[in-house]
Amino acid sequence: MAPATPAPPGVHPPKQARSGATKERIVEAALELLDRKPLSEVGVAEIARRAGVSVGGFYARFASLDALVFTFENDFFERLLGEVEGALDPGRWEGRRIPEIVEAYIRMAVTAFRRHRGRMRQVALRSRRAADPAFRERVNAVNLRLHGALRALLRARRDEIAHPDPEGAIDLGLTMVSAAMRETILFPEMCRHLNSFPDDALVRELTRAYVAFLGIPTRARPTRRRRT
Amino acid sequence: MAPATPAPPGVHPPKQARSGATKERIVEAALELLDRKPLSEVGVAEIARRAGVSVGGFYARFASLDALVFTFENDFFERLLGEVEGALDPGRWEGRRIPEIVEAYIRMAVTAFRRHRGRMRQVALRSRRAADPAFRERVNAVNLRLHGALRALLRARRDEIAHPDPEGAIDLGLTMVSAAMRETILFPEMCRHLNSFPDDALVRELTRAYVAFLGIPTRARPTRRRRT
DNA sequence: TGTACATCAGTGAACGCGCGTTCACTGATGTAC
DNA sequence: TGTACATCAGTGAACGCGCGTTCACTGATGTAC
Repeated sequence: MAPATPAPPGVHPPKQARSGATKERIVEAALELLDRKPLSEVGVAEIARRAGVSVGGFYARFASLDALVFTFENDFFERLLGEVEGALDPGRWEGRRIPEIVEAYIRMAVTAFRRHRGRMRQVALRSRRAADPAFRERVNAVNLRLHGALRALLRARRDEIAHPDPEGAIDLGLTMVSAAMRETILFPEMCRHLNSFPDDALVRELTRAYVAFLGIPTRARPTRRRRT
Repeated sequence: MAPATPAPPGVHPPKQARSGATKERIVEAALELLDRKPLSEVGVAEIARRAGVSVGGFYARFASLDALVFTFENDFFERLLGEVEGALDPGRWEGRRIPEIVEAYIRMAVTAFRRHRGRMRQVALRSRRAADPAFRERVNAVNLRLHGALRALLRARRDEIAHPDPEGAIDLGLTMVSAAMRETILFPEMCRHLNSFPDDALVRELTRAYVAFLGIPTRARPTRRRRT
Protein backbone atom coordinates (compact mmCIF):
# COMPACT_ATOMS: atom_id res chain seq x y z
CA MET A 1 0.00 0.00 0.00
CA ALA A 2 2.61 2.54 1.05
CA PRO A 3 4.79 3.53 -1.90
CA ALA A 4 8.53 2.85 -1.81
CA THR A 5 9.39 6.55 -1.93
CA PRO A 6 7.12 8.53 0.34
CA ALA A 7 5.95 11.00 -2.28
CA PRO A 8 2.98 13.21 -1.55
CA PRO A 9 -0.25 11.59 -2.68
CA GLY A 10 -1.02 12.22 -6.31
CA VAL A 11 2.50 13.16 -7.26
CA HIS A 12 4.19 10.60 -9.44
CA PRO A 13 7.73 10.21 -8.14
CA PRO A 14 10.22 11.12 -10.86
CA LYS A 15 12.45 8.29 -12.06
CA GLN A 16 14.74 10.39 -14.18
CA ALA A 17 16.35 13.73 -13.50
CA ARG A 18 14.59 15.56 -16.30
CA SER A 19 11.15 14.73 -15.05
CA GLY A 20 12.03 16.24 -11.70
CA ALA A 21 12.89 19.46 -13.51
CA THR A 22 9.60 19.34 -15.38
CA LYS A 23 7.75 19.01 -12.13
CA GLU A 24 9.49 22.11 -10.78
CA ARG A 25 8.60 24.06 -13.89
CA ILE A 26 4.96 23.09 -13.52
CA VAL A 27 4.83 24.14 -9.89
CA GLU A 28 6.51 27.43 -10.67
CA ALA A 29 4.22 28.17 -13.58
CA ALA A 30 1.20 27.51 -11.40
CA LEU A 31 2.50 29.81 -8.68
CA GLU A 32 3.17 32.61 -11.14
CA LEU A 33 -0.31 32.33 -12.54
CA LEU A 34 -1.83 32.25 -9.07
CA ASP A 35 -0.22 35.57 -8.28
CA ARG A 36 -2.38 37.10 -10.94
CA LYS A 37 -5.67 35.23 -10.85
CA PRO A 38 -7.52 32.71 -8.74
CA LEU A 39 -7.16 29.06 -9.57
CA SER A 40 -10.71 28.88 -10.85
CA GLU A 41 -9.60 30.99 -13.78
CA VAL A 42 -6.39 29.23 -14.56
CA GLY A 43 -6.81 25.64 -15.66
CA VAL A 44 -4.48 22.81 -16.54
CA ALA A 45 -4.00 23.89 -20.13
CA GLU A 46 -2.66 27.30 -19.17
CA ILE A 47 -0.38 25.96 -16.46
CA ALA A 48 1.00 23.39 -18.86
CA ARG A 49 1.54 25.92 -21.62
CA ARG A 50 3.39 28.27 -19.30
CA ALA A 51 5.53 25.42 -18.00
CA GLY A 52 6.37 24.42 -21.57
CA VAL A 53 4.85 20.95 -21.45
CA SER A 54 1.80 19.42 -23.00
CA VAL A 55 -1.32 18.65 -21.04
CA GLY A 56 -0.36 15.00 -21.05
CA GLY A 57 3.03 15.96 -19.68
CA PHE A 58 1.32 17.61 -16.78
CA TYR A 59 -0.55 14.42 -15.98
CA ALA A 60 2.65 12.43 -16.19
CA ARG A 61 3.79 14.36 -13.10
CA PHE A 62 0.56 14.97 -11.22
CA ALA A 63 -2.41 12.69 -10.88
CA SER A 64 -4.75 15.67 -11.05
CA LEU A 65 -5.01 19.40 -10.73
CA ASP A 66 -6.01 18.96 -7.12
CA ALA A 67 -2.85 16.99 -6.48
CA LEU A 68 -0.74 19.90 -7.72
CA VAL A 69 -2.57 22.34 -5.51
CA PHE A 70 -2.32 20.00 -2.56
CA THR A 71 1.41 19.68 -3.07
CA PHE A 72 2.36 23.30 -3.10
CA GLU A 73 -0.07 24.16 -0.37
CA ASN A 74 1.52 21.53 1.77
CA ASP A 75 5.04 22.74 1.06
CA PHE A 76 3.91 26.20 1.89
CA PHE A 77 2.19 25.26 5.14
CA GLU A 78 5.22 23.30 6.24
CA ARG A 79 7.57 26.18 5.62
CA LEU A 80 5.29 28.70 7.26
CA LEU A 81 4.77 26.59 10.36
CA GLY A 82 8.47 25.99 10.74
CA GLU A 83 9.23 29.67 10.44
CA VAL A 84 6.57 30.93 12.81
CA GLU A 85 6.92 28.24 15.42
CA GLY A 86 10.66 28.78 15.38
CA ALA A 87 10.37 32.52 15.77
CA LEU A 88 7.80 32.25 18.54
CA ASP A 89 9.70 29.69 20.56
CA PRO A 90 8.98 30.55 24.22
CA GLY A 91 12.66 30.47 25.11
CA ARG A 92 13.41 33.35 22.78
CA TRP A 93 10.93 35.62 24.46
CA GLU A 94 11.84 35.11 28.10
CA GLY A 95 11.30 38.39 29.91
CA ARG A 96 9.81 40.18 26.91
CA ARG A 97 6.48 41.85 27.08
CA ILE A 98 3.35 41.45 25.03
CA PRO A 99 3.68 44.48 22.72
CA GLU A 100 7.01 43.29 21.38
CA ILE A 101 5.76 39.79 20.84
CA VAL A 102 2.61 40.91 19.10
CA GLU A 103 4.54 43.23 16.86
CA ALA A 104 6.95 40.49 15.89
CA TYR A 105 4.09 38.15 15.07
CA ILE A 106 2.21 40.67 13.04
CA ARG A 107 5.31 41.68 11.14
CA MET A 108 5.97 38.07 10.23
CA ALA A 109 2.41 37.60 9.16
CA VAL A 110 2.27 40.75 7.05
CA THR A 111 5.51 39.78 5.35
CA ALA A 112 4.23 36.30 4.63
CA PHE A 113 0.92 37.56 3.30
CA ARG A 114 2.73 39.92 1.00
CA ARG A 115 5.33 37.46 -0.19
CA HIS A 116 3.00 34.56 -0.84
CA ARG A 117 0.01 36.51 -1.93
CA GLY A 118 -1.08 34.19 -4.70
CA ARG A 119 -0.95 31.04 -2.64
CA MET A 120 -2.59 32.59 0.36
CA ARG A 121 -5.40 33.99 -1.71
CA GLN A 122 -5.94 30.59 -3.18
CA VAL A 123 -6.08 29.03 0.27
CA ALA A 124 -8.39 31.74 1.59
CA LEU A 125 -10.80 31.35 -1.28
CA ARG A 126 -10.82 27.59 -1.35
CA SER A 127 -11.30 27.21 2.36
CA ARG A 128 -14.40 29.35 2.19
CA ARG A 129 -16.13 27.30 -0.43
CA ALA A 130 -17.90 24.58 1.48
CA ALA A 131 -17.09 21.69 -0.83
CA ASP A 132 -14.06 19.94 0.55
CA PRO A 133 -14.18 19.39 4.33
CA ALA A 134 -10.84 17.59 4.33
CA PHE A 135 -9.14 20.67 2.99
CA ARG A 136 -10.79 22.87 5.58
CA GLU A 137 -9.62 20.50 8.24
CA ARG A 138 -6.10 20.90 7.01
CA VAL A 139 -6.28 24.69 6.98
CA ASN A 140 -7.79 24.66 10.42
CA ALA A 141 -4.99 22.49 11.74
CA VAL A 142 -2.41 24.88 10.33
CA ASN A 143 -4.18 27.90 11.76
CA LEU A 144 -4.48 26.18 15.07
CA ARG A 145 -0.73 25.76 15.25
CA LEU A 146 0.08 29.24 13.95
CA HIS A 147 -2.35 30.92 16.31
CA GLY A 148 -1.51 28.47 19.05
CA ALA A 149 2.10 29.55 19.17
CA LEU A 150 1.18 33.18 19.74
CA ARG A 151 -1.63 32.32 22.06
CA ALA A 152 0.66 30.35 24.33
CA LEU A 153 3.06 33.28 24.64
CA LEU A 154 0.26 35.70 25.44
CA ARG A 155 -1.48 33.43 27.90
CA ALA A 156 1.73 33.08 29.81
CA ARG A 157 1.69 36.86 30.19
CA ARG A 158 -1.91 37.13 31.21
CA ASP A 159 -1.04 39.44 34.11
CA GLU A 160 -0.18 42.20 31.63
CA ILE A 161 -3.71 42.04 30.28
CA ALA A 162 -6.36 44.26 31.81
CA HIS A 163 -9.21 42.93 29.69
CA PRO A 164 -11.72 41.15 31.94
CA ASP A 165 -11.64 38.01 29.78
CA PRO A 166 -8.01 37.65 28.76
CA GLU A 167 -8.34 34.39 26.86
CA GLY A 168 -11.36 35.54 24.92
CA ALA A 169 -9.66 38.81 24.11
CA ILE A 170 -6.52 37.04 22.92
CA ASP A 171 -8.58 34.99 20.48
CA LEU A 172 -10.91 37.67 19.23
CA GLY A 173 -8.01 40.07 18.82
CA LEU A 174 -6.22 37.45 16.80
CA THR A 175 -9.26 37.02 14.61
CA MET A 176 -9.52 40.74 14.06
CA VAL A 177 -5.89 41.17 13.23
CA SER A 178 -5.72 38.16 10.93
CA ALA A 179 -8.91 39.09 9.15
CA ALA A 180 -7.74 42.66 8.67
CA MET A 181 -4.47 41.49 7.14
CA ARG A 182 -6.28 39.19 4.78
CA GLU A 183 -8.57 41.99 3.78
CA THR A 184 -6.00 44.70 3.22
CA ILE A 185 -3.23 42.60 1.71
CA LEU A 186 -4.92 39.75 -0.10
CA PHE A 187 -8.06 41.51 -1.29
CA PRO A 188 -7.27 45.22 -1.37
CA GLU A 189 -9.72 45.83 -4.22
CA MET A 190 -12.48 45.37 -1.70
CA CYS A 191 -11.56 48.26 0.54
CA ARG A 192 -10.30 50.76 -1.97
CA HIS A 193 -12.56 53.39 -0.50
CA LEU A 194 -10.76 53.24 2.83
CA ASN A 195 -7.44 54.78 3.65
CA SER A 196 -4.73 52.25 3.00
CA PHE A 197 -1.47 51.88 4.82
CA PRO A 198 2.00 50.84 3.73
CA ASP A 199 3.14 47.63 5.38
CA ASP A 200 5.17 49.29 8.10
CA ALA A 201 2.28 51.42 9.22
CA LEU A 202 -0.03 48.44 9.01
CA VAL A 203 2.19 46.47 11.37
CA ARG A 204 2.37 49.38 13.76
CA GLU A 205 -1.34 50.06 13.75
CA LEU A 206 -2.49 46.47 14.01
CA THR A 207 -0.11 46.02 16.91
CA ARG A 208 -1.48 49.09 18.55
CA ALA A 209 -5.02 47.87 18.05
CA TYR A 210 -4.37 44.42 19.47
CA VAL A 211 -2.47 45.79 22.46
CA ALA A 212 -5.12 48.37 23.16
CA PHE A 213 -7.87 45.79 22.98
CA LEU A 214 -6.09 43.52 25.42
CA GLY A 215 -5.99 46.50 27.70
CA ILE A 216 -2.30 46.88 28.17
CA PRO A 217 -1.44 50.23 29.70
CA THR A 218 0.69 52.12 27.19
CA ARG A 219 3.33 53.62 29.42
CA ALA A 220 5.93 53.91 26.75
CA ARG A 221 4.43 54.05 23.27
CA PRO A 222 4.80 50.65 21.65
CA THR A 223 5.82 52.53 18.54
CA ARG A 224 9.53 51.89 18.44
CA ARG A 225 10.27 50.07 15.26
CA ARG A 226 12.76 47.43 14.52
CA ARG A 227 14.16 46.29 11.23
CA THR A 228 14.97 42.63 11.00
CA MET B 1 -33.80 51.14 -25.64
CA ALA B 2 -35.32 51.66 -22.21
CA PRO B 3 -38.06 49.10 -21.55
CA ALA B 4 -41.59 50.33 -20.84
CA THR B 5 -41.56 48.96 -17.30
CA PRO B 6 -38.23 49.69 -15.63
CA ALA B 7 -37.47 46.11 -14.62
CA PRO B 8 -33.98 45.16 -13.46
CA PRO B 9 -31.85 44.00 -16.38
CA GLY B 10 -32.28 40.35 -17.17
CA VAL B 11 -35.59 40.00 -15.39
CA HIS B 12 -38.48 39.45 -17.71
CA PRO B 13 -41.30 41.61 -16.42
CA PRO B 14 -44.31 39.46 -15.55
CA LYS B 15 -47.41 40.09 -17.62
CA GLN B 16 -49.72 37.91 -15.63
CA ALA B 17 -50.17 37.60 -11.89
CA ARG B 18 -49.14 33.95 -11.72
CA SER B 19 -45.75 34.55 -13.30
CA GLY B 20 -45.03 37.13 -10.62
CA ALA B 21 -45.70 34.49 -8.00
CA THR B 22 -43.41 32.08 -9.80
CA LYS B 23 -40.67 34.65 -9.76
CA GLU B 24 -41.06 35.05 -6.01
CA ARG B 25 -40.88 31.30 -5.52
CA ILE B 26 -37.69 31.13 -7.53
CA VAL B 27 -36.04 33.93 -5.56
CA GLU B 28 -37.06 32.33 -2.29
CA ALA B 29 -35.83 28.92 -3.30
CA ALA B 30 -32.49 30.39 -4.29
CA LEU B 31 -32.16 32.21 -0.98
CA GLU B 32 -32.96 29.09 1.00
CA LEU B 33 -30.36 27.12 -0.89
CA LEU B 34 -27.80 29.87 -0.45
CA ASP B 35 -28.17 29.64 3.29
CA ARG B 36 -26.79 26.17 3.09
CA LYS B 37 -24.24 26.21 0.33
CA PRO B 38 -22.41 28.63 -1.92
CA LEU B 39 -23.88 29.42 -5.30
CA SER B 40 -21.16 27.50 -7.07
CA GLU B 41 -22.69 24.33 -5.68
CA VAL B 42 -26.29 25.11 -6.36
CA GLY B 43 -27.15 25.42 -10.04
CA VAL B 44 -30.24 26.32 -11.98
CA ALA B 45 -31.69 22.82 -11.93
CA GLU B 46 -31.74 22.65 -8.15
CA ILE B 47 -33.19 26.12 -7.72
CA ALA B 48 -35.90 25.33 -10.25
CA ARG B 49 -36.74 22.00 -8.64
CA ARG B 50 -37.06 23.59 -5.22
CA ALA B 51 -39.23 26.37 -6.60
CA GLY B 52 -41.45 23.80 -8.27
CA VAL B 53 -40.85 24.90 -11.84
CA SER B 54 -38.99 23.40 -14.73
CA VAL B 55 -35.67 24.70 -15.92
CA GLY B 56 -37.40 26.34 -18.85
CA GLY B 57 -39.78 28.00 -16.41
CA PHE B 58 -36.82 29.52 -14.67
CA TYR B 59 -35.60 31.03 -17.91
CA ALA B 60 -39.04 32.41 -18.61
CA ARG B 61 -38.53 34.67 -15.59
CA PHE B 62 -34.81 35.34 -15.61
CA ALA B 63 -32.54 35.80 -18.57
CA SER B 64 -29.77 33.93 -16.80
CA LEU B 65 -28.55 32.68 -13.48
CA ASP B 66 -26.47 35.81 -13.14
CA ALA B 67 -29.58 37.91 -13.59
CA LEU B 68 -31.23 36.18 -10.65
CA VAL B 69 -28.23 36.75 -8.45
CA PHE B 70 -27.98 40.34 -9.56
CA THR B 71 -31.62 40.91 -8.71
CA PHE B 72 -31.64 39.70 -5.19
CA GLU B 73 -28.29 41.21 -4.43
CA ASN B 74 -29.61 44.53 -5.57
CA ASP B 75 -32.78 44.26 -3.51
CA PHE B 76 -30.64 43.36 -0.57
CA PHE B 77 -28.19 46.22 -1.02
CA GLU B 78 -31.01 48.67 -1.37
CA ARG B 79 -32.70 47.56 1.80
CA LEU B 80 -29.45 47.47 3.77
CA LEU B 81 -28.42 50.93 2.65
CA GLY B 82 -31.78 52.37 3.52
CA GLU B 83 -31.71 50.85 6.96
CA VAL B 84 -28.17 51.81 7.86
CA GLU B 85 -28.22 55.29 6.41
CA GLY B 86 -31.49 55.91 8.16
CA ALA B 87 -30.22 54.71 11.49
CA LEU B 88 -27.00 56.66 11.21
CA ASP B 89 -28.59 59.92 10.20
CA PRO B 90 -26.47 62.66 11.81
CA GLY B 91 -29.51 64.35 13.31
CA ARG B 92 -30.32 61.32 15.40
CA TRP B 93 -26.95 61.33 17.07
CA GLU B 94 -26.61 64.95 18.03
CA GLY B 95 -24.75 65.15 21.30
CA ARG B 96 -24.03 61.43 21.50
CA ARG B 97 -20.52 60.13 21.88
CA ILE B 98 -18.50 57.73 19.81
CA PRO B 99 -18.88 54.57 21.92
CA GLU B 100 -22.65 54.65 21.61
CA ILE B 101 -22.53 55.25 17.90
CA VAL B 102 -20.03 52.52 17.28
CA GLU B 103 -22.02 50.05 19.32
CA ALA B 104 -25.19 50.86 17.43
CA TYR B 105 -23.43 50.39 14.11
CA ILE B 106 -21.82 47.13 15.09
CA ARG B 107 -25.08 45.79 16.47
CA MET B 108 -26.84 46.56 13.22
CA ALA B 109 -24.07 44.95 11.24
CA VAL B 110 -23.96 41.80 13.34
CA THR B 111 -27.71 41.45 13.10
CA ALA B 112 -27.62 41.88 9.33
CA PHE B 113 -24.77 39.41 8.90
CA ARG B 114 -26.66 36.87 10.93
CA ARG B 115 -30.01 37.41 9.28
CA HIS B 116 -28.80 37.44 5.70
CA ARG B 117 -26.00 34.98 6.07
CA GLY B 118 -26.51 33.20 2.77
CA ARG B 119 -26.64 36.30 0.64
CA MET B 120 -23.76 37.94 2.38
CA ARG B 121 -21.59 34.88 2.02
CA GLN B 122 -22.43 34.81 -1.63
CA VAL B 123 -21.45 38.45 -2.01
CA ALA B 124 -18.27 37.99 -0.01
CA LEU B 125 -17.18 35.03 -2.08
CA ARG B 126 -18.07 36.46 -5.44
CA SER B 127 -16.44 39.79 -4.82
CA ARG B 128 -13.19 38.04 -4.05
CA ARG B 129 -13.02 36.12 -7.28
CA ALA B 130 -11.38 38.45 -9.72
CA ALA B 131 -13.64 37.75 -12.70
CA ASP B 132 -16.27 40.42 -12.77
CA PRO B 133 -15.01 43.96 -12.16
CA ALA B 134 -18.46 45.48 -12.60
CA PHE B 135 -19.74 43.46 -9.69
CA ARG B 136 -16.82 44.50 -7.52
CA GLU B 137 -17.52 48.08 -8.39
CA ARG B 138 -21.06 47.65 -7.19
CA VAL B 139 -20.01 46.10 -3.89
CA ASN B 140 -17.46 48.81 -3.41
CA ALA B 141 -20.05 51.48 -3.95
CA VAL B 142 -22.31 49.89 -1.36
CA ASN B 143 -19.50 49.55 1.14
CA LEU B 144 -18.47 53.10 0.52
CA ARG B 145 -21.91 54.31 1.49
CA LEU B 146 -22.28 51.96 4.47
CA HIS B 147 -18.87 52.82 5.83
CA GLY B 148 -19.24 56.41 4.79
CA ALA B 149 -22.22 56.95 7.04
CA LEU B 150 -20.34 55.80 10.11
CA ARG B 151 -17.19 57.55 9.06
CA ALA B 152 -18.94 60.87 8.82
CA LEU B 153 -20.30 60.56 12.34
CA LEU B 154 -16.92 59.64 13.76
CA ARG B 155 -15.02 62.32 11.90
CA ALA B 156 -17.37 64.92 13.29
CA ARG B 157 -16.30 63.74 16.74
CA ARG B 158 -12.63 63.69 16.04
CA ASP B 159 -11.84 65.54 19.25
CA GLU B 160 -12.83 62.46 21.25
CA ILE B 161 -10.15 60.47 19.47
CA ALA B 162 -6.68 60.32 20.99
CA HIS B 163 -5.14 58.30 18.18
CA PRO B 164 -2.51 60.43 16.42
CA ASP B 165 -4.07 59.77 13.01
CA PRO B 166 -7.81 59.86 13.61
CA GLU B 167 -8.93 59.38 10.03
CA GLY B 168 -6.59 56.50 9.42
CA ALA B 169 -7.66 54.87 12.66
CA ILE B 170 -11.33 55.26 11.82
CA ASP B 171 -10.79 53.43 8.55
CA LEU B 172 -8.48 50.70 9.73
CA GLY B 173 -10.67 50.06 12.74
CA LEU B 174 -13.63 49.74 10.42
CA THR B 175 -11.73 47.26 8.32
CA MET B 176 -10.81 45.21 11.36
CA VAL B 177 -14.29 45.17 12.76
CA SER B 178 -15.95 44.36 9.43
CA ALA B 179 -13.46 41.66 8.61
CA ALA B 180 -13.85 40.10 12.04
CA MET B 181 -17.61 39.97 11.68
CA ARG B 182 -17.34 38.38 8.28
CA GLU B 183 -14.95 35.83 9.66
CA THR B 184 -16.83 34.87 12.79
CA ILE B 185 -20.36 35.02 11.44
CA LEU B 186 -20.13 34.16 7.77
CA PHE B 187 -17.28 31.66 7.88
CA PRO B 188 -17.16 30.28 11.41
CA GLU B 189 -15.81 26.93 10.24
CA MET B 190 -12.52 28.68 9.63
CA CYS B 191 -11.88 29.73 13.21
CA ARG B 192 -13.33 26.82 15.08
CA HIS B 193 -10.13 26.56 17.07
CA LEU B 194 -10.64 29.99 18.58
CA ASN B 195 -13.01 30.92 21.34
CA SER B 196 -16.30 32.00 19.86
CA PHE B 197 -18.72 34.53 21.23
CA PRO B 198 -22.46 34.80 21.19
CA ASP B 199 -23.68 37.79 19.23
CA ASP B 200 -24.20 40.03 22.23
CA ALA B 201 -20.68 39.48 23.46
CA LEU B 202 -19.36 39.94 19.96
CA VAL B 203 -21.01 43.33 19.69
CA ARG B 204 -19.66 44.34 23.07
CA GLU B 205 -16.14 43.18 22.37
CA LEU B 206 -15.86 44.58 18.87
CA THR B 207 -17.11 47.88 20.17
CA ARG B 208 -14.56 47.80 22.93
CA ALA B 209 -11.82 46.99 20.46
CA TYR B 210 -12.73 49.79 18.06
CA VAL B 211 -13.09 52.33 20.83
CA ALA B 212 -9.83 51.31 22.44
CA PHE B 213 -8.02 51.53 19.13
CA LEU B 214 -9.32 55.01 18.48
CA GLY B 215 -7.90 55.89 21.85
CA ILE B 216 -11.00 57.02 23.62
CA PRO B 217 -10.47 57.29 27.34
CA THR B 218 -12.83 54.81 28.98
CA ARG B 219 -14.12 56.79 31.93
CA ALA B 220 -17.36 54.96 32.22
CA ARG B 221 -17.27 51.47 30.81
CA PRO B 222 -18.90 51.53 27.37
CA THR B 223 -20.57 48.32 28.38
CA ARG B 224 -24.12 49.40 29.00
CA ARG B 225 -26.30 47.55 26.65
CA ARG B 226 -29.43 48.57 24.95
CA ARG B 227 -32.11 46.54 23.34
CA THR B 228 -33.71 48.12 20.30
C1' DT C 1 -72.44 33.88 -23.36
C1' DG C 2 -69.72 31.84 -26.96
C1' DT C 3 -66.05 31.36 -30.40
C1' DA C 4 -61.57 32.40 -32.49
C1' DC C 5 -57.27 34.03 -31.91
C1' DA C 6 -53.10 36.13 -29.74
C1' DT C 7 -50.10 36.21 -26.11
C1' DC C 8 -48.15 34.53 -21.92
C1' DA C 9 -46.51 30.72 -18.74
C1' DG C 10 -44.40 26.65 -18.30
C1' DT C 11 -42.35 21.79 -19.86
C1' DG C 12 -38.28 18.88 -20.30
C1' DA C 13 -35.32 16.84 -23.53
C1' DA C 14 -31.49 18.23 -26.22
C1' DC C 15 -27.68 21.26 -27.11
C1' DG C 16 -23.12 23.22 -26.55
C1' DC C 17 -19.20 24.76 -24.29
C1' DG C 18 -15.43 24.68 -21.02
C1' DC C 19 -12.34 22.04 -18.88
C1' DG C 20 -10.25 18.14 -16.43
C1' DT C 21 -8.72 13.78 -17.81
C1' DT C 22 -7.36 9.84 -20.83
C1' DC C 23 -5.00 7.26 -24.32
C1' DA C 24 -2.58 5.61 -28.30
C1' DC C 25 1.54 6.98 -29.79
C1' DT C 26 6.62 8.96 -30.41
C1' DG C 27 10.97 9.99 -28.64
C1' DA C 28 14.61 9.75 -24.91
C1' DT C 29 17.19 7.42 -21.37
C1' DG C 30 18.95 3.57 -19.12
C1' DT C 31 20.44 -1.48 -18.77
C1' DA C 32 21.95 -6.17 -20.02
C1' DC C 33 25.07 -8.91 -22.47
C1' DT D 1 31.71 -0.14 -28.29
C1' DG D 2 27.56 -1.92 -30.11
C1' DT D 3 22.93 -3.93 -30.26
C1' DA D 4 18.39 -5.13 -28.35
C1' DC D 5 15.07 -4.28 -25.20
C1' DA D 6 12.56 -2.18 -21.23
C1' DT D 7 11.10 1.70 -18.98
C1' DC D 8 10.37 6.51 -18.52
C1' DA D 9 9.02 11.24 -20.34
C1' DG D 10 6.24 13.74 -23.08
C1' DT D 11 2.69 14.71 -27.11
C1' DG D 12 -1.85 16.42 -28.42
C1' DA D 13 -6.16 15.04 -30.17
C1' DA D 14 -10.22 13.01 -28.39
C1' DC D 15 -13.24 11.94 -24.62
C1' DG D 16 -16.68 12.77 -21.10
C1' DC D 17 -19.05 15.13 -17.71
C1' DG D 18 -21.37 18.95 -15.50
C1' DC D 19 -24.08 22.62 -16.15
C1' DG D 20 -26.05 26.82 -18.13
C1' DT D 21 -28.96 27.69 -21.86
C1' DT D 22 -32.16 26.86 -25.79
C1' DC D 23 -36.13 25.35 -28.31
C1' DA D 24 -40.13 23.03 -30.13
C1' DC D 25 -44.06 22.19 -27.94
C1' DT D 26 -48.43 22.12 -24.62
C1' DG D 27 -51.51 24.36 -21.69
C1' DA D 28 -53.50 28.64 -19.53
C1' DT D 29 -55.12 33.34 -19.65
C1' DG D 30 -56.81 37.28 -21.76
C1' DT D 31 -59.20 39.92 -25.62
C1' DA D 32 -62.11 41.09 -29.67
C1' DC D 33 -66.45 40.78 -31.70
